[in-house]
Amino acid sequence: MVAIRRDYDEASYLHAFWKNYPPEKRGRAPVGDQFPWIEVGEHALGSKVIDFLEGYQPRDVGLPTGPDQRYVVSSNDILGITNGITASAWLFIDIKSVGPRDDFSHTVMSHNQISGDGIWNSPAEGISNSILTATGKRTSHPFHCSIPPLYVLSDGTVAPVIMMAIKPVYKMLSLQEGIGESGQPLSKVSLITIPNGIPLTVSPNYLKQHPSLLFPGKDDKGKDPLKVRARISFELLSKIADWRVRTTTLA
Amino acid sequence: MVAIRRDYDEASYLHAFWKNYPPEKRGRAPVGDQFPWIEVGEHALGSKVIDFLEGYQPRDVGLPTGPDQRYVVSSNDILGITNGITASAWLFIDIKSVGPRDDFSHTVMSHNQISGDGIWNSPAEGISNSILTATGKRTSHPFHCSIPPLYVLSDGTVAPVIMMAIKPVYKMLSLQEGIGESGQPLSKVSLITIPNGIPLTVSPNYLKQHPSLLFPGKDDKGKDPLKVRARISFELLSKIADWRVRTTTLA
DNA sequence: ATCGCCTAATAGGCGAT
DNA sequence: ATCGCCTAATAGGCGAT
Repeated sequence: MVAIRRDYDEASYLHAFWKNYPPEKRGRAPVGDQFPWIEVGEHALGSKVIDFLEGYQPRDVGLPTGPDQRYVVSSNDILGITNGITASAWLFIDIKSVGPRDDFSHTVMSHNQISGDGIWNSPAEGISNSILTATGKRTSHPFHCSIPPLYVLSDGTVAPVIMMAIKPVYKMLSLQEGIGESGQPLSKVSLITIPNGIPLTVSPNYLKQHPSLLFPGKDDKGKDPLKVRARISFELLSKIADWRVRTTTLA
Repeated sequence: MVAIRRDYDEASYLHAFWKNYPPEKRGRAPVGDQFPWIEVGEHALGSKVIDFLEGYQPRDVGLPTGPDQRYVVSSNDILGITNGITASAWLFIDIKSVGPRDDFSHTVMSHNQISGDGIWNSPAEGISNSILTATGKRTSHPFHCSIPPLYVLSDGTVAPVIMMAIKPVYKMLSLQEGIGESGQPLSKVSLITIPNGIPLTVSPNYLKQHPSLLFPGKDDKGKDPLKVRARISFELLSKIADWRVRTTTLA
């Protein structure tokens, strides 16, 4: 965590090196006091994921779609946890940065970032997933999650998908030279573990128990319904199991 | 290279797992026989970059803009190469995938992927770069490279920028079940080393020696001139030094 | 051969109601 | 409090000339 924070906060320190070419303000009505900080989180946190996978033989196997980070991991631990079914898993991890004005207890997931039930009627058809519903208080919409619950690799490795999100939240401070916090330093990080498609939608079917676990996302209404994102509720994830939402707030 | 190829080609093998949710055809007039393969290269090759940096203490320091992969590396080797000036460098690396119909001896670089001369008149102004020209045979355009030639980190580390591109080229074969190549397997990989902003534009000023080292990019004419990309010529890079373009063709 | 037309996918800030 | 309006940045396939 020390190294993460150091590398994250360095981006603000380096302001003089990018201030004349900053990422442009975007979205509906930017206030103008914020810098898009997506890459800072993806790099300072994202590239450290692999450090935690020592001993798990991480392999970044090719796939044309999916989240930021993905590693096939293998270990005897996994063989134990799965009661001998498989020694591997495919860790799917996305970094989801937000600032203080967008720090709600949810995050937005694309259809390529959630696994489903994985229906496979015939080899020729390939795998598809049942369509889910993002259930809101005022409205609802279909959610076409596109990731299978597990993959079988060419070498026979059976890799169930484990979907995680890492959510750094940054502060917005004034930029000042010299010592101490300034710019957009790291404030806290949440580690979110989202149920795999089978527990999510088949058994125990968490989505049935908690229909608004997925709720309407951030896309505009004109977006292709097949690609519409959904928000996932941290409160409901915690209710399913408290370890699914872990937050570290920095001193 | 064996591991890279294996992880790259696995994407085609896994076709049944993504065929119902493929990345959509895009661009001007897609023929329809190709799958966008960007992520395959970024993962199967990109995540292996760090494996080559063992012993160089790679640090993925935060920055709001820049290329795919970036690592501050440190080693006594570097201290030797730079005649004792610094023991560090900031490796900037982009993966630039193309298929057989777009396999030309150049690649397209954004303004956030080329370093410049780094003018710094006063601390308050920050660093900026002289505007370059992408010189074509029929036309030319300004290129506002945005990366400084070097960074000075908060701990005093002086890190000159080393800009590289890794260019995987895939084949387009029919998708067939079972053994052997199918889908979009890796065909060759080029490793491109682009001069840092100082040699590029100050001394020896390669761009002056070879004005069309940078030539017009792929953006439409309406694009903000500050953000317009440029192509970089592999022929001219080779002329500067043959080690700047290294290609491995797979058997 | 040159160069730029053209669009998918990602992302999250922040307003409208 | 809910939800969706809104836009930057990346990327490279492939046509037009």
